[in-house]
Amino acid sequence: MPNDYNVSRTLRRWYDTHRRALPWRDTRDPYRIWISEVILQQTRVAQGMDYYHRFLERFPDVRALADASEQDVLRLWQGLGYYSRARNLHAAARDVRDRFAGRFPTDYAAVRSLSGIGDYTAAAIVSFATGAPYAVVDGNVLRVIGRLFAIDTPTDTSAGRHLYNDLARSLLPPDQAGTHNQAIMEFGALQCVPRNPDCSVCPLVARCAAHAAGTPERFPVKQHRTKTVDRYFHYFYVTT
DNA sequence: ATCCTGTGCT
DNA sequence: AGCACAGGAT
Repeated sequence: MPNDYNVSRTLRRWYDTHRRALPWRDTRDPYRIWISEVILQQTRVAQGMDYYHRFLERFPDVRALADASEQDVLRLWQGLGYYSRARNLHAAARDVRDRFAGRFPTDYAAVRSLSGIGDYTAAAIVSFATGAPYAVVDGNVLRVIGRLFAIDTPTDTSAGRHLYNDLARSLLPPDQAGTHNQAIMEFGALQCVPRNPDCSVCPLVARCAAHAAGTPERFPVKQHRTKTVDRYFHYFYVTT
Protein backbone atom coordinates (compact mmCIF):
# COMPACT_ATOMS: atom_id res chain seq x y z
CA MET A 1 0.00 0.00 0.00
CA PRO A 2 1.58 3.27 -1.11
CA ASN A 3 0.97 5.64 1.75
CA ASP A 4 4.10 7.63 1.01
CA TYR A 5 2.34 10.07 -1.34
CA ASN A 6 4.68 9.30 -4.23
CA VAL A 7 1.67 8.86 -6.50
CA SER A 8 0.40 12.27 -5.39
CA ARG A 9 3.79 13.86 -5.96
CA THR A 10 3.85 12.48 -9.49
CA LEU A 11 0.30 13.66 -10.14
CA ARG A 12 1.04 17.15 -8.83
CA ARG A 13 4.22 17.42 -10.88
CA TRP A 14 2.27 16.38 -13.96
CA TYR A 15 -0.45 18.88 -13.06
CA ASP A 16 2.04 21.74 -12.84
CA THR A 17 2.95 21.39 -16.48
CA HIS A 18 -0.28 20.08 -18.02
CA ARG A 19 -3.07 21.88 -16.22
CA ARG A 20 -5.47 24.00 -18.23
CA ALA A 21 -5.79 27.63 -17.19
CA LEU A 22 -9.41 27.80 -16.04
CA PRO A 23 -11.03 30.84 -14.43
CA TRP A 24 -12.34 28.95 -11.40
CA ARG A 25 -8.89 27.63 -10.56
CA ASP A 26 -6.71 29.58 -8.15
CA THR A 27 -9.66 31.18 -6.45
CA ARG A 28 -10.31 30.46 -2.80
CA ASP A 29 -13.79 31.91 -2.88
CA PRO A 30 -16.06 28.99 -1.98
CA TYR A 31 -18.97 30.70 -3.73
CA ARG A 32 -17.19 30.82 -7.07
CA ILE A 33 -15.91 27.27 -6.64
CA TRP A 34 -19.45 26.13 -5.88
CA ILE A 35 -20.91 27.78 -8.98
CA SER A 36 -18.22 26.29 -11.21
CA GLU A 37 -18.66 22.80 -9.77
CA VAL A 38 -22.43 22.77 -10.23
CA ILE A 39 -22.15 24.01 -13.81
CA LEU A 40 -19.40 21.50 -14.58
CA GLN A 41 -21.46 18.61 -13.24
CA GLN A 42 -23.51 18.69 -16.38
CA THR A 43 -21.55 20.67 -18.95
CA ARG A 44 -18.25 20.47 -20.79
CA VAL A 45 -15.68 23.08 -19.91
CA ALA A 46 -15.96 24.76 -23.32
CA GLN A 47 -19.66 25.50 -23.00
CA GLY A 48 -19.79 25.97 -19.25
CA MET A 49 -17.32 28.85 -19.45
CA ASP A 50 -19.83 31.37 -20.83
CA TYR A 51 -22.43 30.45 -18.25
CA TYR A 52 -19.89 30.75 -15.46
CA HIS A 53 -18.92 34.28 -16.46
CA ARG A 54 -22.48 35.42 -17.03
CA PHE A 55 -23.60 33.94 -13.75
CA LEU A 56 -20.90 35.65 -11.72
CA GLU A 57 -21.40 38.95 -13.47
CA ARG A 58 -25.08 38.89 -12.62
CA PHE A 59 -24.65 37.29 -9.17
CA PRO A 60 -21.19 38.29 -7.90
CA ASP A 61 -21.73 36.83 -4.43
CA VAL A 62 -24.03 34.49 -2.58
CA ARG A 63 -26.15 37.33 -1.28
CA ALA A 64 -26.87 38.62 -4.78
CA LEU A 65 -27.96 35.13 -5.75
CA ALA A 66 -30.10 34.73 -2.65
CA ASP A 67 -31.85 38.05 -3.19
CA ALA A 68 -32.63 37.33 -6.84
CA SER A 69 -35.94 35.82 -7.88
CA GLU A 70 -36.01 32.19 -8.95
CA GLN A 71 -37.16 33.38 -12.35
CA ASP A 72 -34.00 35.44 -12.79
CA VAL A 73 -31.83 32.49 -11.83
CA LEU A 74 -33.65 30.15 -14.20
CA ARG A 75 -33.40 32.68 -17.00
CA LEU A 76 -29.62 32.75 -16.68
CA TRP A 77 -29.57 28.96 -16.50
CA GLN A 78 -31.58 28.64 -19.70
CA GLY A 79 -29.91 26.26 -22.15
CA LEU A 80 -28.04 24.29 -19.49
CA GLY A 81 -30.87 21.90 -18.67
CA TYR A 82 -31.22 20.12 -15.33
CA TYR A 83 -33.26 23.03 -14.02
CA SER A 84 -33.67 21.43 -10.60
CA ARG A 85 -29.99 22.15 -10.12
CA ALA A 86 -30.62 25.85 -10.71
CA ARG A 87 -33.45 25.69 -8.19
CA ASN A 88 -31.16 23.95 -5.72
CA LEU A 89 -28.54 26.63 -6.32
CA HIS A 90 -31.03 29.34 -5.53
CA ALA A 91 -32.42 27.53 -2.48
CA ALA A 92 -28.92 26.90 -1.16
CA ALA A 93 -28.01 30.57 -1.58
CA ARG A 94 -31.04 31.57 0.47
CA ASP A 95 -30.09 28.95 3.03
CA VAL A 96 -26.61 30.45 3.28
CA ARG A 97 -28.08 33.90 3.63
CA ASP A 98 -30.43 32.79 6.40
CA ARG A 99 -28.39 30.21 8.29
CA PHE A 100 -24.84 31.49 7.77
CA ALA A 101 -25.37 35.24 7.68
CA GLY A 102 -24.59 35.40 3.97
CA ARG A 103 -21.12 33.90 4.38
CA PHE A 104 -20.66 30.77 2.30
CA PRO A 105 -19.50 28.09 4.76
CA THR A 106 -16.18 26.23 4.44
CA ASP A 107 -16.92 23.61 7.08
CA TYR A 108 -17.55 20.25 5.40
CA ALA A 109 -20.72 19.34 7.30
CA ALA A 110 -22.22 22.78 6.72
CA VAL A 111 -21.39 22.72 3.00
CA ARG A 112 -22.66 19.18 2.65
CA SER A 113 -25.99 20.15 4.21
CA LEU A 114 -26.88 22.52 1.34
CA SER A 115 -29.32 21.54 -1.42
CA GLY A 116 -27.66 20.03 -4.46
CA ILE A 117 -24.33 19.46 -2.73
CA GLY A 118 -23.34 15.83 -2.26
CA ASP A 119 -20.12 14.19 -1.12
CA TYR A 120 -18.18 15.09 -4.24
CA THR A 121 -19.10 18.77 -4.43
CA ALA A 122 -18.64 19.29 -0.69
CA ALA A 123 -15.14 17.78 -0.79
CA ALA A 124 -14.25 19.89 -3.83
CA ILE A 125 -15.45 23.17 -2.35
CA VAL A 126 -13.86 22.63 1.05
CA SER A 127 -10.51 21.32 -0.18
CA PHE A 128 -10.12 23.93 -2.93
CA ALA A 129 -11.16 26.81 -0.70
CA THR A 130 -9.27 25.89 2.48
CA GLY A 131 -7.05 22.90 1.75
CA ALA A 132 -8.96 20.77 4.24
CA PRO A 133 -8.14 17.07 3.70
CA TYR A 134 -11.27 15.71 2.02
CA ALA A 135 -10.68 13.45 -0.97
CA VAL A 136 -12.84 14.06 -4.04
CA VAL A 137 -14.20 11.00 -5.81
CA ASP A 138 -15.74 11.80 -9.19
CA GLY A 139 -15.78 9.87 -12.46
CA ASN A 140 -12.21 10.88 -13.27
CA VAL A 141 -10.91 9.77 -9.89
CA LEU A 142 -12.74 6.45 -10.19
CA ARG A 143 -10.98 5.82 -13.49
CA VAL A 144 -7.50 6.77 -12.29
CA ILE A 145 -7.75 4.72 -9.10
CA GLY A 146 -9.57 1.83 -10.76
CA ARG A 147 -6.73 1.50 -13.25
CA LEU A 148 -3.84 2.19 -10.90
CA PHE A 149 -4.94 -0.68 -8.67
CA ALA A 150 -6.81 -2.76 -11.28
CA ILE A 151 -9.87 -2.88 -9.08
CA ASP A 152 -12.40 -5.55 -9.99
CA THR A 153 -15.01 -4.50 -7.45
CA PRO A 154 -17.69 -2.53 -9.32
CA THR A 155 -17.78 1.18 -8.53
CA ASP A 156 -21.55 1.24 -8.12
CA THR A 157 -21.82 -1.11 -5.16
CA SER A 158 -21.48 -0.30 -1.48
CA ALA A 159 -18.29 -2.37 -1.28
CA GLY A 160 -16.90 -0.57 -4.31
CA ARG A 161 -17.75 2.88 -3.03
CA HIS A 162 -16.10 2.04 0.27
CA LEU A 163 -12.97 0.71 -1.39
CA TYR A 164 -12.61 3.66 -3.76
CA ASN A 165 -13.19 6.16 -0.97
CA ASP A 166 -10.54 4.48 1.17
CA LEU A 167 -8.02 4.43 -1.65
CA ALA A 168 -8.73 8.06 -2.55
CA ARG A 169 -8.10 9.01 1.08
CA SER A 170 -4.90 6.97 1.21
CA LEU A 171 -3.49 8.89 -1.76
CA LEU A 172 -4.35 12.30 -0.31
CA PRO A 173 -1.50 14.22 1.32
CA PRO A 174 -3.14 16.13 4.20
CA ASP A 175 -1.15 19.28 3.56
CA GLN A 176 -1.72 19.34 -0.21
CA ALA A 177 -5.34 18.27 -0.43
CA GLY A 178 -6.61 21.00 -2.74
CA THR A 179 -3.80 20.70 -5.26
CA HIS A 180 -3.88 16.92 -5.12
CA ASN A 181 -7.62 16.82 -5.77
CA GLN A 182 -7.30 19.18 -8.73
CA ALA A 183 -4.34 17.19 -10.03
CA ILE A 184 -5.95 13.75 -9.94
CA MET A 185 -9.13 15.01 -11.62
CA GLU A 186 -7.24 16.87 -14.33
CA PHE A 187 -5.10 13.79 -14.85
CA GLY A 188 -8.22 11.71 -15.39
CA ALA A 189 -9.69 14.32 -17.73
CA LEU A 190 -6.61 14.76 -19.94
CA GLN A 191 -4.25 11.78 -19.57
CA CYS A 192 -6.04 8.78 -18.09
CA VAL A 193 -8.98 9.14 -20.49
CA PRO A 194 -11.77 6.58 -20.91
CA ARG A 195 -10.81 5.42 -24.41
CA ASN A 196 -7.40 4.91 -25.98
CA PRO A 197 -5.32 6.39 -23.18
CA ASP A 198 -1.78 7.11 -24.38
CA CYS A 199 0.02 5.13 -21.69
CA SER A 200 3.37 5.66 -23.44
CA VAL A 201 3.51 9.21 -22.04
CA CYS A 202 1.94 8.44 -18.65
CA PRO A 203 4.10 9.31 -15.64
CA LEU A 204 2.42 6.55 -13.61
CA VAL A 205 2.72 3.78 -16.18
CA ALA A 206 5.30 1.90 -14.11
CA ARG A 207 2.95 1.78 -11.12
CA CYS A 208 -0.28 1.09 -13.02
CA ALA A 209 -1.72 -2.37 -12.44
CA ALA A 210 -4.19 -2.05 -15.31
CA HIS A 211 -1.39 -1.25 -17.74
CA ALA A 212 0.61 -4.17 -16.40
CA ALA A 213 -2.40 -6.37 -17.10
CA GLY A 214 -2.56 -4.91 -20.60
CA THR A 215 -6.21 -3.85 -20.23
CA PRO A 216 -6.45 -0.25 -19.01
CA GLU A 217 -9.80 0.28 -20.72
CA ARG A 218 -11.39 -2.51 -18.70
CA PHE A 219 -11.35 -0.20 -15.67
CA PRO A 220 -13.20 1.12 -13.80
CA VAL A 221 -15.53 -1.87 -13.59
CA LYS A 222 -19.21 -1.04 -13.32
CA GLN A 223 -22.27 -3.07 -12.61
CA HIS A 224 -25.23 -0.81 -13.21
CA ARG A 225 -27.90 -3.22 -14.18
CA THR A 226 -31.03 -1.17 -13.74
CA LYS A 227 -32.19 -3.36 -16.60
CA THR A 228 -34.80 -5.86 -15.63
CA VAL A 229 -33.48 -9.38 -15.64
CA ASP A 230 -35.72 -12.32 -16.34
CA ARG A 231 -35.49 -14.88 -13.61
CA TYR A 232 -36.93 -18.35 -13.79
CA PHE A 233 -37.83 -20.27 -10.69
CA HIS A 234 -38.41 -23.96 -10.49
CA TYR A 235 -40.39 -25.17 -7.58
CA PHE A 236 -42.45 -28.12 -6.62
CA TYR A 237 -44.77 -29.45 -4.02
CA VAL A 238 -43.87 -32.10 -1.56
CA THR A 239 -46.92 -33.99 -0.41
CA THR A 240 -47.15 -36.73 2.08
C1' DA B 1 -30.34 0.40 -3.57
C1' DT B 2 -32.94 2.82 -7.18
C1' DC B 3 -34.43 6.76 -9.58
C1' DC B 4 -33.83 11.29 -11.95
C1' DT B 5 -32.28 14.53 -15.65
C1' DG B 6 -30.62 16.33 -20.98
C1' DT B 7 -27.13 15.39 -24.00
C1' DG B 8 -24.52 12.79 -27.11
C1' DC B 9 -22.91 8.52 -28.73
C1' DT B 10 -23.85 4.11 -31.14
C1' DA C 1 -34.23 3.98 -30.54
C1' DG C 2 -31.72 2.94 -26.68
C1' DC C 3 -28.17 3.43 -23.60
C1' DA C 4 -24.13 5.79 -20.90
C1' DC C 5 -22.91 9.47 -18.45
C1' DA C 6 -22.56 12.04 -13.54
C1' DG C 7 -23.52 13.41 -9.80
C1' DG C 8 -27.45 14.18 -6.21
C1' DA C 9 -31.85 12.85 -4.11
C1' DT C 10 -34.83 9.71 -2.02
